[in-house]
Amino acid sequence: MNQTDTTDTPISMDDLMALCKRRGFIYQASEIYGGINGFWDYGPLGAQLKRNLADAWWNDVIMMGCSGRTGPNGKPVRIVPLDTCIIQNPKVWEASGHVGGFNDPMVDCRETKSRYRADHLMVLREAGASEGRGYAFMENDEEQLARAMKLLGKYLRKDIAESDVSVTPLVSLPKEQIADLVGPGVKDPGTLTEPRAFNLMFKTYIGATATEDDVAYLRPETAQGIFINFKNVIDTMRVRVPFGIANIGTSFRNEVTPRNFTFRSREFEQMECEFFCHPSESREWYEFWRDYRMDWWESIGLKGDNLRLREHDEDELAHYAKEGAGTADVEYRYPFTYPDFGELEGVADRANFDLTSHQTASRAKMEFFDQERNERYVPHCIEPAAGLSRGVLAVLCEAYTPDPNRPSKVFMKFHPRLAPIKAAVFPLVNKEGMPEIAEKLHADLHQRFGRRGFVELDVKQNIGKRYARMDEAGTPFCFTIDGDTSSDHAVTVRHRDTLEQERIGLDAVGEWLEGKLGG
RNA sequence: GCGGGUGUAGUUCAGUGGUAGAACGUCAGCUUCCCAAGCUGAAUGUCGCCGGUUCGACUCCGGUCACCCGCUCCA
Repeated sequence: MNQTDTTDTPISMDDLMALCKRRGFIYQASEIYGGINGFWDYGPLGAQLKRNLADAWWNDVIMMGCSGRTGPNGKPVRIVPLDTCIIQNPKVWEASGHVGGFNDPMVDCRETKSRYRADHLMVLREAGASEGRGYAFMENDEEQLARAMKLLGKYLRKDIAESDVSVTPLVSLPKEQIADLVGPGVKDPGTLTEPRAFNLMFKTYIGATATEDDVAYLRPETAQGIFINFKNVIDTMRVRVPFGIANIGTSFRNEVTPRNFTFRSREFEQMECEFFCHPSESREWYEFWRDYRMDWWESIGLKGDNLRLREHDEDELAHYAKEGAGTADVEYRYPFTYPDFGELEGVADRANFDLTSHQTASRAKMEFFDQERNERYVPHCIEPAAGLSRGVLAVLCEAYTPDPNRPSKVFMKFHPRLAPIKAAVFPLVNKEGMPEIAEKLHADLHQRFGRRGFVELDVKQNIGKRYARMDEAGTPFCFTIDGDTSSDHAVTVRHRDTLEQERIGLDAVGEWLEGKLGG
């Protein structure tokens, strides 16, 4: 059992955020101007950490085809990369359903301060009544319905049965009737606002004139860029179904309430893949991706009780997920969701919803002619959509390990592959030839590993302080040159997680580190 | 968007109607042969921002921004 498994209280987000600031992982965006809600900047170590995570995904998923796994068809998995624009023709978002879906009208209650999705509110009235007093309740909420029945009976001064009432959607009522409604949990009418749209897509204007004709949207997901290029990729890359197209990119959502550090930001990065397959094979590919993605997150360090795979219930399937098809979330138990879990990645069987929508809207053929089957069809699609920003956050949360027995009181237990600082080189004392050996070793290691992360050289202050700094930065290994090095040509390796030390040859350090870093 | 809370050096926090401190960290020097030790010295804040009251505000009032908690939302 490792330390994570025995954790029964979450770490403090305040402490984690303080460390992120202190050590240069994440800063509040526009901090010197008072900040800006929902945006975060990555500092030097955070930027490298994020890049390492993105590289791990890019290399494993795309270049190595699911880490070299064999697909359910017994063959290697083929994935090609793509990089598409943040701004696309607005018709893309109409076809994808985002313009509609992102404009959900909401109703606020002035009394209870609650907010409801207008299309989820139902109105209970006396049968046959088309106006006057009504009682609003959330659909499928038995408790609210029972209360509404009781209040309506009281208002009408009679016992009522189900046959005495009618239920109509709130959105079907004329606006002026909203004032006659009694909201959930309220006694008197008039507390509900008219339905108002909250657009979650950032709007902008193309060209300098900025009229409504020039409206465009910042993408709320990278997936649509893949779907609209499906035909291009098919026509130019000699790919055959089954295959996947994947990309990493920034997306924007004008969240009502950005919260929980970087978890719900207005600007964030995604790592998405759309994997196309024959409709008859979608189930097995779904299961393949679901399991692979879970394993992948474990492989980069999110092990133990804080990570889980959760299949969705039927009633929470998204609009694009086909009946009975799979949708699963890889979830992480963030400190702010504890003891619950929050989304890290969604794996969904989207059937042919997206390609068909774009085919209908654009009239471009989204079909694939399958030589082997001698069949023409619109492929089904399995979508593993991961949050890069959320991945970084989960990695930070998982790495944060309090340890009262060490000087820093806390260390960041990054997987060596993700650690922004790969190694540090210290002369035990800053004299007697040690600094010179340290400089040489540092130069060698930097030459060899500098593309993967920082290699630090630190000669100042006592060795304890230097180790402590590296603990907070999450450096997995420190190499220390001491008085014996010049004669025995060996250095001491200090392991971050165990504090253990071992002696290895000066010339063997590069190979040794290569074997530890992974990736 | 609503309600509550918070906002002082990099971090964690004191503080008083008369223009600011501690600890730790950071930096420099000495010391130091393995875990923030010791000694000496240094830098750092228009006390979130704007406005008002006042002879004078970090301290009172208003607004605003940001963060935290709850509600809502998260396709």
